Formats: sequence, C-alpha cells, structure tokens
Amino acid sequence: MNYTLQQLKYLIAVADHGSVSAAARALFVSQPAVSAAILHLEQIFGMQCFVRHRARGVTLTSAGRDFIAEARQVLDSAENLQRHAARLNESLPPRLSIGCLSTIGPCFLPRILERFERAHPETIPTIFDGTTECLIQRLRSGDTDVALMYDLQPEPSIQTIPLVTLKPYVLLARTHPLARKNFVSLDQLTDQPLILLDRPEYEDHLSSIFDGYAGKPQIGHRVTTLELLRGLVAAGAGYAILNTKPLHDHAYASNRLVCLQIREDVPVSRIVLAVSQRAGLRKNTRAFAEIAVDCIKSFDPVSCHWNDASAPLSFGHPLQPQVVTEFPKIAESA
DNA sequence: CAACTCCTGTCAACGTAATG
DNA sequence: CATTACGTTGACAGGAGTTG
Repeated sequence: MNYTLQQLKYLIAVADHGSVSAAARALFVSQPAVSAAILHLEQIFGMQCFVRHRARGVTLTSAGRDFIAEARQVLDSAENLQRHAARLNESLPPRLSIGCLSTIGPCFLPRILERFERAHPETIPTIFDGTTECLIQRLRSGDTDVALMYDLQPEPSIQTIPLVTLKPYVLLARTHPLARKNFVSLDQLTDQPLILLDRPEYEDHLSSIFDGYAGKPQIGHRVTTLELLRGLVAAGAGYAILNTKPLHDHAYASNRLVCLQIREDVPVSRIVLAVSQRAGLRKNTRAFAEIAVDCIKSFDPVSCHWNDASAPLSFGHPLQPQVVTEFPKIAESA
C-alpha cells in the first residue's frame, strides 16, 4: 500500500476546489506538492481521476468521482480510528505493574502499597512476585514497571534506587543450645545443618557471608518458602540465615524461634527499587518510588520492623541503619 | 552515530489555454 | 498578441527512517 492518507486528503481537496492551485492554497502547501500527490495516486491506481483544463482548473472523470467517494470513506475510517484511540486512552485508568522478590515483598510491599493506593487511588497496581532472574526479565520486557529486590551485580539494563540495608541474622529454634546466647559465631554454625532458602540470590549471599572463614555451611534442607524454612528451624532441623523477619516469633506449629546476631562483620544486603534503564521513570513509577523512599524512613533496619508497628521482636545488633532520605536523580522517560 | 536513502515539499522555469 | 491563470517538470533542500 504505497500511498498515504495525506495524498488522499490532497485528492479530495482538489475535487472539492475544482483546481490544484485552489486546493494547494486551502491546504497551505505549494501547488506542485498537490499536483505531485495527485499524479502519484493516478499512477499507483492506474486510473485518471481528473481531466486537466490548462488554465481552467480540473474536472473529475466518472471513475475519479467513484474513486473519491471511496477515498472519503477511507479518510472517515482513519479519523474514526483516531477518535477511538483517544476514547480508549481516556477510559483506561493508569496502571502500575509492581514486582517484588517473594522473600522480601512481605516485609515491605504491603506498607508501601497501602500508602501508594491511598495517595494515588486513580492508579490500578498489579503485583508480580518471583525470583530475581524473573523480575529482571520482566523489567527488561516492560511487563513490570518497578521491582523491589536485592541490589544486583552491575546490570546495565537496570537502574536502582537504594531503599535500606539489612544485616543478616541467624534464626534458631528457642530450644537450640545456642539460643540462650546473644551472639553466634559462624564457626559455631559450620557443624550444624543449614536450612537453605533455595534461591540463587540467597546462595550467593550465603557464600559471601562464609567466604574467608575456615568452615563451610552444611546444607541440611533446601526449601523454597520462608514459612517452611521457619517451620523446619523451629522444629530443630537446623539453623537459617535471613535478612527479614515477621513481627511474631512463632512458626506454623507454634514452636518458638529466636534471632541471634552474627558476631563477625558479615556482608549486608541492600534492598533497592529497580526500574528498566530503557523505560526510565514514568509518572506512575516515579510516584511509587517517591512513596517507597518516604515510607522506608519509618522502617527500622535494626529491629527489622516498622516503627509504627506494635511488639517487634526483642532483638538488636550494632549495625548502623542506612536509610535513604534523598531521592536519587534518575532520568525520566520522555 | 555517521552515512545513506527515501519522501515530501519549495522554487523556478516552462507550456498551454483563456481573455481582452 | 500580450497578459493572466494554471498545471507540469526538474533541481534542490530538509526531515525521518534505516543501516552498518
């Protein structure tokens, strides 16, 4: 289809005005431009639409009359399409696709989402929880606008907004012999079975924690959910190393859990908001990011709980909390 | 990101027909 | 026949898209 709606528009204007020059004046283009468009259409369709009367304008041929009636319908359809698109844009509410790592989402997302929905009731948020790899793929493809996850190795396609830094702790059953202490050393754990959350980012983090120490962790069980991990630890099946924790110290079976500080200076985990480098910060994404950054100010990384929540676990460690108070500059999308 | 291609438009020159 | 109006053609410029 090597003709344009513009050419059809010129054709109709010539028919309406009875001359190429008059049509060109009405269209605010030069006369040769209109002449060329008409000639092009006549060549494409292999038909003569106008009879030229030198110095007296043009008249429609019978074929040209039929052709122009069709051309008018094509232009009407094109205008209807434009109006339809405009109506769709007006009727569709803005949407925001939020991704979160399923292991840290429960700790942060409900609170942030509650604030966001209160501030932006016009926006419909949808949530996707998954693994780091899956979230990155969705950010790249545009299926997810913003994702709550751990800071990554340098990832050129993703830009991150730092939220909070968490120091790992050791989770033990209250009946465990080490549970009466305030601190636990990595050396004391290497002969104990580790209940491992079976996620690549956790394994990497655990490797970095034990890196440089003589012993290596002995993996007792691999599980994919935090609740099962807590349940196994509470039942005495082993210990776990985690970053976030719920308000209560019970597992499903009501066995009690305790959190112990790690004596060594172990690597911390940085939690960030990630957005696609290519998409940048759209209006909705930016609004969500601003609320998340503001919201996180009331999160206490020491107790790992929100300041306005009641009865946090009695636990503390010497790590100085790092909470972002300045919103970083990130390129806005066009 | 530069080089290239294609499209669209303008300008100037020219041809043709009507008109006084 | 000179003037006027109008359409066509060719040269050229600028913008957008494509390609390596």
